[in-house]
Amino acid sequence: MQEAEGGGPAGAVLPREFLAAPGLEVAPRLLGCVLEHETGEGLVAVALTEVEAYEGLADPASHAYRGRTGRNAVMFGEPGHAYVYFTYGMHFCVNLVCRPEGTASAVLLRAGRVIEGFPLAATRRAAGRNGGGHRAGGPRRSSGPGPGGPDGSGDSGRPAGMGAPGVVSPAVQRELARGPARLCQALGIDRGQDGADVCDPGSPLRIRPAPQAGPGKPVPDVSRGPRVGISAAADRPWRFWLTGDPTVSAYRPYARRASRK
DNA sequence: CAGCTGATTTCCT
DNA sequence: GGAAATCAGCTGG
Repeated sequence: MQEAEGGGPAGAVLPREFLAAPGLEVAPRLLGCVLEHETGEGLVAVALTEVEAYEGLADPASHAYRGRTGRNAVMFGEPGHAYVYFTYGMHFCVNLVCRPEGTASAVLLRAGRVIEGFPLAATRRAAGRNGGGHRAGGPRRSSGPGPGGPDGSGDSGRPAGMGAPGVVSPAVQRELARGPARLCQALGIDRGQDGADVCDPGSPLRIRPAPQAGPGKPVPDVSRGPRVGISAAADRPWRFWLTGDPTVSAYRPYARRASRK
């Protein structure tokens, strides 16, 4: 019963029951699903290729391990909402809240492949590098060639992959949402989307079923391994990705940073 | 090509 | 006061 749509309506979103399971079960099933964000600038859609499960109160690596705080409050609420957090003073990452409600189980969206809105996604990624705020001046090498040497060639100062409007090279397409902060940047996700209901078809931020999923369709090949960049519970293989997909981020084990003075 | 460091803010102890 | 679910650029091999 209910609405038995015959075809594949573009407006269909995942039912809330899809996320009404522990993050560990939901995570692999989210691979291939499409996260869309529609803003005044336009629409960008990303097919998920890499995710990680975080088991809230039962997981030392979760932001919710020590209980509810102002930042992680959304994770303790209803499944199907986005938990967006700000980290490292400049980056956003997005999770989808799962079940059981109150345990703060969630899935971190780590990477995806942009399937719609390439120019907008590329523009946002390029803007995040320079125009966002104060310029991040890297350490300069004192022995470099003098700065006053224009090459004189006609093709200087070209942003990578942006040779022509609306055209994005395959190499850049691969990098657009390869990593949790890059994915948020490409989609234009920030604090304003914290708590957004991704199971509401009318929400600007929503999650759609995998386009190729369905009865009789092949199940994607999924790999699993340890999560990236965490120090606690680093041995739990709770990261899932589409085997062989080029947009999956490189595995990077936790590396302690020298403390600053 | 691998490894390291700067940037910068929020949160927790 | 220090660590953090990161990224990009530079250095040295």
